[in-house]
Amino acid sequence: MRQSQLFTRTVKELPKDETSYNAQALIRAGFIDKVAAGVYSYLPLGKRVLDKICRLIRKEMDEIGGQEILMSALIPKENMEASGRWAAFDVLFRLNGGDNGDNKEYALGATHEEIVSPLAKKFIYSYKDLPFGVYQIQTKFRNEKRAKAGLLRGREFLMKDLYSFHTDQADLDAYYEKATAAYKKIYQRLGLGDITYLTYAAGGTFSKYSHEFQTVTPAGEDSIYICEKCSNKVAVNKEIIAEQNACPLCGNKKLTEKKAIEVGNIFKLGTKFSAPFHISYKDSAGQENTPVMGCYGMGPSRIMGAIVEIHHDDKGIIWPESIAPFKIHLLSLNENEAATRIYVELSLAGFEVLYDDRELSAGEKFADADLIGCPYRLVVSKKTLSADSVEIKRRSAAAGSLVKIKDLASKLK
RNA sequence: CGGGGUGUGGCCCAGUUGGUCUAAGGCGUCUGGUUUGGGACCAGAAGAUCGAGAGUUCGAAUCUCUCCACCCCGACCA
Repeated sequence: MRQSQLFTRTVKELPKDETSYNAQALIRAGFIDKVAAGVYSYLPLGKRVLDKICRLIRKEMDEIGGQEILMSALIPKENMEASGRWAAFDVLFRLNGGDNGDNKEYALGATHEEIVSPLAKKFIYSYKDLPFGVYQIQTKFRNEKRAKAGLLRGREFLMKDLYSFHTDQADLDAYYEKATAAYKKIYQRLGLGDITYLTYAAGGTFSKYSHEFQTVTPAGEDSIYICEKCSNKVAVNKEIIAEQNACPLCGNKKLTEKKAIEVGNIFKLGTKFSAPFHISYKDSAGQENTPVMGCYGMGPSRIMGAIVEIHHDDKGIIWPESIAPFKIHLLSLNENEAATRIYVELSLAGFEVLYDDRELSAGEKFADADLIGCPYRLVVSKKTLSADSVEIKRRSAAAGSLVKIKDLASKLK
C-alpha cells in the first residue's frame, strides 16, 4: 500500500488522555482511534494486525475441530435469566426495545453460554452427536466500571470464544488438553510463548478453578506466582495462592511473583449451563444424560495491546512478523521512480509492502517507520542506488546493510 | 462504586489573585520559496461559541453551583 494513500497519519505528540504505552503508541502510529473510555475503532493498520491475530487463532481452532459460527450479539433477557446471570452479571449492558413499542429486553453479549447452549440443544439428541466444538470471533460488551490501559481492558473488545460439548468428563478432559496445546501454539506464533504461563486460577461463577494464560509484563494487572523450577511454564494466580501455594505440577513452593496480563482463559463448565438449558442426549443404553461443556476464551484485541506493551523500544512498536501490518516498510528518500519499481516488483512477488512515497524529509520517514514497526525497513536513496542496492534494516536491529536490488526478493523470503 | 486529577483551534499546551484575552506559543494544515539519510528552514494564511448549563459581576477562560467527559489509585473483573 502506498502510504500517501493511507488515510491516517502519525502524530508526534502523545495523546494526553492515555497513559498506557499500548494506547499511546497505537494512537500515535494510527492503528486505533479512541471513541470513549475503553472503546476504540480500528484503523487500516490496526485492522490488518487484528485480522492477522484472528487468522492465526482461527487456524488453530479449526485444527482442533472447532467449527466457526457467528452468534447474535443481542441476548434476550430470558436467556440470561435461565442461567441466573441477568441479575448477577454486573458488567452487563442491558437494553430495552427503545421507543418503538418493543418491550423486550436484551443484554449485549458479554459472553455467549446463554446463546450457544440453547443452540446446541437443537442438535444434540444422541451420544452420536457428541462431541463437538463451535467457536466465534465477535465483539464482546462489558460495562467495566473502570476501563483502563488502552486495549488491555475495554468496554468493547474482540473475543474468540469456543464452546465444546461432551458425553462425559473424561472426554471433556481430553479435549481440554487439546485446547490447552492449541493455545500454547498460538502464543508461540504470536511471539509470546516464552513469557506466557498456564496459570491456575479461580473459576469465577463458572467453576471452582479455571486456567488462564498469563503473559508476563509490568503492564499487566494480575499478579501470578511462577514456578521457575519445572519447565512447564506454570503459575498460580494470586487470587488462589492462599489455597494453592505450590506449583501444581512439581510441588515447588518457592514461587516468584510477577505482573501479568491475562491473554486467555479456559474453563471446564461441567453441566453449569447444559443443565439449566435442559440439554440432554441418549447414551448407548438409551438412558438420558446431560452433556458436559468446556469454554475457551481468547481476546485478539487485548493480545494486540499486550504485544505492543512487550515488543517496543523508545521509538515505537516492533511487531512480530506473524502479525505485523506489513512485512516490509519501503522508504523512498526522494527516489520515487526507482522505489516505485521495487514496490511493484515486491508486491507482485507476494510481499506485503507499505510504501512511503510521500514528499517528506528523510527524518520524518524514519521516525514513522520506527513508530509503525514493520519488521523490515527498506530504504531507497541516491546512496543505495549508486550501488544498485537497497538498504535493509530489521526493525529490531541497530543498523542495516545494503542488498543488490536483483537479490532483494530472495533475501526477503 | 470510593478517592485524586484534568478539560482552552485537529493535536500538545500558556493564561486561572476577574479588567487591552479583541485568548499567546508549538505541532499539524493551506500558499510560496529553500531543503532532502533521522520529525529541516524562511515568509504568509486559515482555524476557538475557553467541556456543558445556570449564577455572581459594570466586566468571567479566570469566581460559585450543577452536570458531563477523560485519566490515575483502589474496589470489581465469567
